[in-house]
Amino acid sequence: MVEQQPDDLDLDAVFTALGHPIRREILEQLADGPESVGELADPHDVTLAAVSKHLRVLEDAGLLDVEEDGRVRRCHLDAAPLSEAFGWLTRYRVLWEDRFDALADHLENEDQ
Amino acid sequence: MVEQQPDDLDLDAVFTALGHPIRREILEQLADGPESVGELADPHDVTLAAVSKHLRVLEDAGLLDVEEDGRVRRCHLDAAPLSEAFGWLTRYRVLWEDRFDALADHLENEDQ
DNA sequence: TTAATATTAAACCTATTGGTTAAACGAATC
DNA sequence: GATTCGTTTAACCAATAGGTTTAATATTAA
Repeated sequence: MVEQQPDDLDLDAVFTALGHPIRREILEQLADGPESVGELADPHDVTLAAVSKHLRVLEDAGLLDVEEDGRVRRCHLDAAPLSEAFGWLTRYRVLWEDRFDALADHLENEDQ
Repeated sequence: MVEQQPDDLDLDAVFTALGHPIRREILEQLADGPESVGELADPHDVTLAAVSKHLRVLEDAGLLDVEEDGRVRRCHLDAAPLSEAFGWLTRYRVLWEDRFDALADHLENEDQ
């Protein structure tokens, strides 16, 4: 029987959040430090409203902390939920390392 | 500027595939060895047709190899695309593992 | 040859996603 | 007090997702 994990909902939200390129790019932006909504939206070729929606998705996944600062909403990355996703993937790591040793090594070394 | 990765499409497909609990459960089933579509569908509380659609999503993400065996389609897990997802997450690992290390890492890479 | 089996495809439905534009709203500035 | 600024909300739209039921297909068994 297939087992249901207790934090399945988190994983749904986190993996789904990671499934859109703009949201991954936003996380990359935030890895360099907090940014306002406007700063986050700037490099993307969609409206501010669209980015605002993406931020909501990231917030619901627990990946985003928002610090209210007057009329500015300053967004901080909360990487903790990523560790759950990482943990899930880790259980499969041996499966691709066995068969694709070279690739796995490559990915590891690439990460300086 | 936010950079577009060359395998972004793969990452979209892989993370999106992982975003549904039934699809993650199917991958867990396959981690124990190949199974037919019917065997995969059995423990899930949706129709066979629904599972068939989930399998298509996994196949499109490159996570599934199908071996035709008469009228049976035997599904094998191909974990390789998971390593890409793992690789993406790995770049954020320091952010949840150790905030001081994260800061140091950031400062180091800032110069180049 | 007929019937059962394994699976997909088609048609359909509802809800969600990802985008838009325009309006709203609170905070800051003039 | 009026206006600008940063951001969200509302209303809308087309496309996709995730499910169903029923029909179709191909293979195996009777």
